Amino acid sequence: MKYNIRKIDRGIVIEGARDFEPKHVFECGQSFRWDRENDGSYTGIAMGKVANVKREGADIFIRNTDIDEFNEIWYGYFDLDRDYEKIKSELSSDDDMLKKATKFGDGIRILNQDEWETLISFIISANNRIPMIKRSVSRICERWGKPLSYNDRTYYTFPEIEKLAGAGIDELEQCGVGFRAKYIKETALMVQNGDVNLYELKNAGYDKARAELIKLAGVGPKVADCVLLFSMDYSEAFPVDVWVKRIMQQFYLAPDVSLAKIEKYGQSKFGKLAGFAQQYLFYYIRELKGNI
DNA sequence: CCACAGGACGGCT
DNA sequence: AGCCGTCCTGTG
Repeated sequence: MKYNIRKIDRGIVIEGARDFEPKHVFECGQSFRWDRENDGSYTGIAMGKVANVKREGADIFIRNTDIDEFNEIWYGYFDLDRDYEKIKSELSSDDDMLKKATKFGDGIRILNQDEWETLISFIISANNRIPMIKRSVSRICERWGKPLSYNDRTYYTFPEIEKLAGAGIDELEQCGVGFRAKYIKETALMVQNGDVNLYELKNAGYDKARAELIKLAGVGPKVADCVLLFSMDYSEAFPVDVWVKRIMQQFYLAPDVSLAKIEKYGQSKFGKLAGFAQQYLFYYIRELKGNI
């Protein structure tokens, strides 16, 4: 997709950016590292950088970057090459639930995040709630990440594989991850040892990549699908959590259908758009707390 | 004090 | 293969 990018003081503007609503991008449960500021902008740490993102009318302001860095990092991270108008219209034709969900979540984009950070973040997400996940990830970064400063505040990058592979279970527990501490340590060791070649899975194909991820400690079907969708560009992934389970059982299938069958159904119904469908549905039902 | 939220795992059938 | 109790850290 073609955009007009304008340089400003210590930042850039994407002029006339469509389908980019920061609130929906950062609060739809795909990333745990972006926080809302008083002015409605979001400051976050990703790909070893700090940035601040704000929408003003049809323009997206990204501060603490420049045009070269935008082209190198943020263009891909924010999935700016993808046509979300087309996705929404394909999903909405002949589907009333997705008509409502895509309208509600208008401006959601699926981020292209780092594989390692996404893997550990979603191991922490198992049987956990978003504020707790954010708190735990933040503590892990403060303890083992590298400091970066922006606007007189210190931010911390997500730690290297070796840092968590060398961490103590007790140190991880102090970050509030509970029973997941041993999974994080074990998975970090497995990735460090090359038992799973994490950074090769993007090109391995969905089935193979998913099977490899599930070998890791604390990674089951749902966590694997989140990693595949949010960091490896597998848009055919259809992660089924409790919210998606509810909406699929209630509106598409039957109340007693298993998680595995819901996933298969989502993938066959939506194909390469399954991940996008899942994200619109998840955000819609969760924001409405199930009152749909 | 108790009920509840939220996926992976391991033991059971 | 499918079911279910347990794991932890909170909030209401």
